[in-house]
Amino acid sequence: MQHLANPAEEAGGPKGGGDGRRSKAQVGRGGDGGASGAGRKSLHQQILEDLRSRILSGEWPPGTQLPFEQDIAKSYGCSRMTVNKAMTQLAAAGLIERRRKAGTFVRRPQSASVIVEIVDIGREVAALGLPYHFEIISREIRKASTAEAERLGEETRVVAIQCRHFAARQPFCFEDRLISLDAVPEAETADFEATSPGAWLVSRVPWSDVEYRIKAVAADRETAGRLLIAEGAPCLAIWRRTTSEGRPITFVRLTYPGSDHEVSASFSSKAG
Amino acid sequence: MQHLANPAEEAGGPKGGGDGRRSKAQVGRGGDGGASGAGRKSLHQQILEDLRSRILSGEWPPGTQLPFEQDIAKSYGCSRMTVNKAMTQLAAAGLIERRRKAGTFVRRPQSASVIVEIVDIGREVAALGLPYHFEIISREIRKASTAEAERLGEETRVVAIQCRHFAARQPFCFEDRLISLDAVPEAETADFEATSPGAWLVSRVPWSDVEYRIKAVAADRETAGRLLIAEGAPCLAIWRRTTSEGRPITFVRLTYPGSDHEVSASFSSKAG
DNA sequence: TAGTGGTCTAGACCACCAC
DNA sequence: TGGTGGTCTAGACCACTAA
Repeated sequence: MQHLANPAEEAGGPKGGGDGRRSKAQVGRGGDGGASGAGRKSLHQQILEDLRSRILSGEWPPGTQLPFEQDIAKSYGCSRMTVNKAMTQLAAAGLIERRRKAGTFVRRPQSASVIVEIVDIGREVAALGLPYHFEIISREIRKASTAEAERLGEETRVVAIQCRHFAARQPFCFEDRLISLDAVPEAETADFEATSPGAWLVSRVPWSDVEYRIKAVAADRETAGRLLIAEGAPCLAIWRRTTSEGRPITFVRLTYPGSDHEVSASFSSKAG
Repeated sequence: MQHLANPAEEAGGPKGGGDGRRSKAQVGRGGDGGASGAGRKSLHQQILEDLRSRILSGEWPPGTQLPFEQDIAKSYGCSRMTVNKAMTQLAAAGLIERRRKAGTFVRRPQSASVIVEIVDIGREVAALGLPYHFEIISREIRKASTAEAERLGEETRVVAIQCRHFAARQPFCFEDRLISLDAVPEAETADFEATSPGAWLVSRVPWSDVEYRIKAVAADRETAGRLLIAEGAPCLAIWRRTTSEGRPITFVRLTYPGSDHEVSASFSSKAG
């Protein structure tokens, strides 16, 4: 009946703690009870961050079973309600999935919104019912230039990749990407011929923050040639910068030809 | 000392309830305790939806003070913790603001993300440090055509407005908008010469869900004339559909000239 | 059927902040 | 300084579901 199939074990003990049992004297302290300034965090928030960090860092990859509420509560020396508050938030954020009786598991990366879904261009093309393939045009490993470092948000060695995505023999998208070797050292040797850089990254760094910049541009000579469109034709240019826990992961420029491509997104102020 | 400056009063009693006191016998029932099928909601979720509905509907406009946790708890016949759970979620979603001692207040509409901020083009232009003005090109009240009803998501009478936004005498954006008179009857007589339709709507319907579609298009002859650009020049076309509590409010097409305009957005899977 | 998460309570102490 | 929200507890019952 062993739970915690994968890691867990020393799930989430208090930062310095041994067995983690908090003395009753500390109970019911309210705020932070002493330490002023930096370390002001409620316990449920601390627990939330601990758990989230393990998920985001990849220490607990998708599918990992988390410890049970009771066990985490024990390891923090707090009540189950406090743990529940943290885990409920993680579930609401979509990081974990909770099933009665079964337990709590790290979820697979989900599209936070429609716009995020186009991370994987292959799936995007497949959704259109068209055959998909891609080709690597160039691949270099080098130190990021000043401009590149600015776009990426970090001075580091990078893998610079250019590739084209096709939908039924027609160029669908031109991709110009930088991957930080500081954050993802495995990218140096990854086989991007087999798996497109975007799809590879998604499987490597499942959780991340994303910033988009979207604009309409006229195709210059080079772009026109790459996408087999007329020079000056309108293109949708998407710049996307991805970070995980504040660390830059990748910066990519996607250029979609003509009026064919469309980005959709939805936002809401829902609180449910 | 009276709180509840505005409405509240009969804050949030149970749906059918009189004074709302729940008998002790119902306490600790867990799930839904009986009614199967449709009415399965936890109490804190019910409270959340009740409060949210009052905010979204405009019954409690921005600035309104909500009843205190204790009072709401009393009116629902539940404990303060249960109310706190609902209000904490509303606060996390940005609908309300909570201050110790002061109480809880409905917040002003905030940009859920950067992309939402361009709802008010005037502010967008002002952010660029340029003088802003706009002109109404046409305004009609009519029944939505089939195509329009589809875009809006509802068959209803609408106000159809076309206008241009300027940044320092230069056309900045062409706007083609439909407003549902079913959802916003006041739009029939509103003075859109004084306040642009977008800004007027934001003040009228502060909270809403938004869907975007963004694409690059070549300017047709008409658009080129409106924006004073060359025919065939690339434009960023943004279609935006706004709903509030599921009801269509407005549908707008914004066309921005050339490569000048840029949409930015950010997403994250954060759980904090 | 047993075990897990979902929910709720009736109190409690505390920090913060308006008054 | 008093009142409000923020947090936490030590239970409890229930629903759901995997075993």
